[in-house]
This record gives sequence, structure tokens and C-alpha cells, in this order.
Amino acid sequence: MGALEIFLPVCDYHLAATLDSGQVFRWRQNREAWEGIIGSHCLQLTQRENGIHAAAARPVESWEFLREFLQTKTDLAAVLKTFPDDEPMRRAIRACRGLRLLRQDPWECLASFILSSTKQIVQIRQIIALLGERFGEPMKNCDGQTVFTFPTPQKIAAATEAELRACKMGFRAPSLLNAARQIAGREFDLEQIRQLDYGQARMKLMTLRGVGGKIADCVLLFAYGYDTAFPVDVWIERALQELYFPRWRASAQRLRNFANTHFGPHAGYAQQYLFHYMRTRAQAG
DNA sequence: AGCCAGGCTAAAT
DNA sequence: ATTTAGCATGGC
Repeated sequence: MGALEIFLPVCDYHLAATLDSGQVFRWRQNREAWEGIIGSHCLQLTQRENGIHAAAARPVESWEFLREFLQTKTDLAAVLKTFPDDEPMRRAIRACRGLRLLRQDPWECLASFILSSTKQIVQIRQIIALLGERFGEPMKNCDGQTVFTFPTPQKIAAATEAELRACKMGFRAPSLLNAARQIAGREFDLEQIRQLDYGQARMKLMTLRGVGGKIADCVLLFAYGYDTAFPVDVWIERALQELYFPRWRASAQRLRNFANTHFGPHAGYAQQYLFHYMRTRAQAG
């Protein structure tokens, strides 16, 4: 028999920043709590002094899926110690103590980031919300409201391109449809990725239409835990340019090469701090 | 109105 | 080997 709630002790975990840092797109804040769905578990997460409180809509047998998703066993201090000791990194860390990397479901992550290209985060959220309403399975959250699971590859694969375009995803529709069909048809195995090294895994993901280096890196970092993956998007490009090469314009290749050599074994983690730092700094003006 | 958004692809230098 | 349009859609 399961439980409806649990307390996960963890220090140095900034829940709000983590769930609102562009890694995931289906979590929203409702007063104190953050509401979201992991697999078929509908949850409310609340920040506490020494950890995170979780409440589920239905009894849960094992909470291991939640520890996995939140990565509560990660020793953040040990990760931060591997970052380069330079002024930009120090500022990025200072701007957001307790920011973490999550560990997501590969399909949800892949589909989400196929939909992310040249879209603002608010719009990505909107597209994915529509996709959930139209292709996900309805369920009740803690407050009795109807919410939706993330659509399976099979469900998306059975859709038409027009139905997907109706979710406002535009030219990304054929890419999502292609990925869903390859995965549903077992031509592409998301589990097999785990057995590959970073370079091989990246190449494999990039065989999918609409998946280039940046999206592949997001999936490798956010879903599979390849900590050396370093997604370079417009924000990170701007961050590297302004913070590390303020004097001259560096090419995209130069920036990428710098990123892959400068940030150490947890480069992807460092990237998330830079990303969040740039975004919050821009918001503040 | 025009520019840009957690890019990728194919065409053009 | 690098740089550049075109791609849908919406917010500012």
C-alpha cells in the first residue's frame, strides 16, 4: 500500500529555479507548490527548509522515480567545485544557488526540444500544453482538475501532420511526426542510446530529422545525464561572447570549441548556470 | 512594423 | 569549410 506524500531531505536545492529554467515545460506554480506530471504520477512539490515535500494525487508505491527525476542524491557542492574558477562562473553561481539538473524521460525531452527550435520558452510551453490536451491521457490532479499525461510516441505517430500543426508547432510538425513514427515503429531505440558514449549517442540522435547538435545535447544532458553535453543556443552564445570574448567577435565554431574544453567534467551543469544567469539578468534589465 | 525566439536544413559562397 | 536564407508562429 502506497503513500500520498513524502519528504525528501536535500540541501542546496532551489526547486523554483530548477523547474523554471527551461529544462522542463509542463511544470507550473500554484501558490506555494509546483504542479507537474512524471510518467503517470501527478504531483505537487513544495520547497522546504531542508528538503522537498511531495504530494501525489494517487497513492505511490515507490518514490524512487521522484528521486531520480529531481536527482536529489547529486552532491551539488562537489559538482560546483569542478567549475572553472573565473569571474563569469562565480557570478553565475552567485545568481542562483541551488540550481539543479533534472533527469527526464527521454521521449518527453526529445519531443519537447524538437518543438523548441526558434521558440521562446513561453511559446514552447503553450505548444506542449496543446499537444498534451489533444494527444495525452486525461487524469485528475490533487485538486480534482483534469490534466494530461505527455503523449506517447504511438499516439503522436498515429496523428496527421495537420493535426500536429493545429498545435501551433509550424514547421516542426514533420520532425516530431517522423521521430514519433521511428520510435513507435522500433526503427529508433531511445533505450539503446544509454549504451553509447557521448559522441556516438550525439551522432545517433542527430540522425533524426529536426535534431541537430543543440537539441541532441539538450536531450543527452537533461534526459540521459551526459554531463559533458553543452547545448549552445543563442543565450549561451551571447554569454560566452560577452563574458569570455568581450574584445572581438568569436565564430560559432570557436565558441563551441571553447565550451568543450573550458568547463570541465560537468560542463553541462555549468552551462545551465550560465543560461539561467543570462536569462534572469535580461529579465531584470 | 519589424525583429527575435533554448535551431535545423539545404543552398550558396 | 563556413556562411546564409527559409522555415511557422506569436510576443513585444
